[in-house]
Amino acid sequence: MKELDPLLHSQLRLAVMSILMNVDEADFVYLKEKTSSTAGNLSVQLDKLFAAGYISVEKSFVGKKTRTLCKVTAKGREAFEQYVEDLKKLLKIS
Amino acid sequence: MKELDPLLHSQLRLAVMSILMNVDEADFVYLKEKTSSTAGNLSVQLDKLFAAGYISVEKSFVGKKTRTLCKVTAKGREAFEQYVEDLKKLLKIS
DNA sequence: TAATTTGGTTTATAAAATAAACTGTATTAC
DNA sequence: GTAATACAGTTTATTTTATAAACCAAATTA
Repeated sequence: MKELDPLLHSQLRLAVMSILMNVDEADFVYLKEKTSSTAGNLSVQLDKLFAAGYISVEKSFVGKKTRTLCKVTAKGREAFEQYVEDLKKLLKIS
Repeated sequence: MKELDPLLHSQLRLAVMSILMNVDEADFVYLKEKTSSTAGNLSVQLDKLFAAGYISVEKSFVGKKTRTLCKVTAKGREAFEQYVEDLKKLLKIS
């Protein structure tokens, strides 16, 4: 049986990736609202996605406020698509 | 964002449920082989699925050997289908 | 009859997810 | 002007989960 990518098989990380797959760029605040997660949890999970090379994270200032912008990378996109494939197979949705 | 049923959002439990959805009855040994899990892990996860009322577990003797037969219950079937729906929405598979 | 296999369960450990507490800057209220 | 609140996060601690390791009883094989 095919292993599901453990990095993606997490509620919050999967939700984040799903958003980024469709939106192509989103900031911390937006992701937090959309996923209704806590800031702490989101911060940790974004770090993990970043460490895996699945997303890019860019911190900038908008006026005087910090802004954390996330984008899915090519590697992340590929991993997500593979995950969906694996899941379909597992669930026999195909 | 819809919460994914945490009882099903686990690699091994999901695999077990997926098998039971298609096979309708399977014993411990079969599930162990199909999922390539360890006996300990499988035992624990089957307990959880049973405790949730998602599967029925029947222990019997075949000759002199014990046999643990699992079936998905109506509740389990429903939960699984709901989970797949939720996942599709989350992944925007449609 | 001693060692191994089968079919598991129980307990211990490792890894995750989540929450709580904290930081620094900015804004608002008095 | 300064005390209090809010914003945008990060870090650390706690809880929950998953997994692995150790164990058990009965049966089989050497």
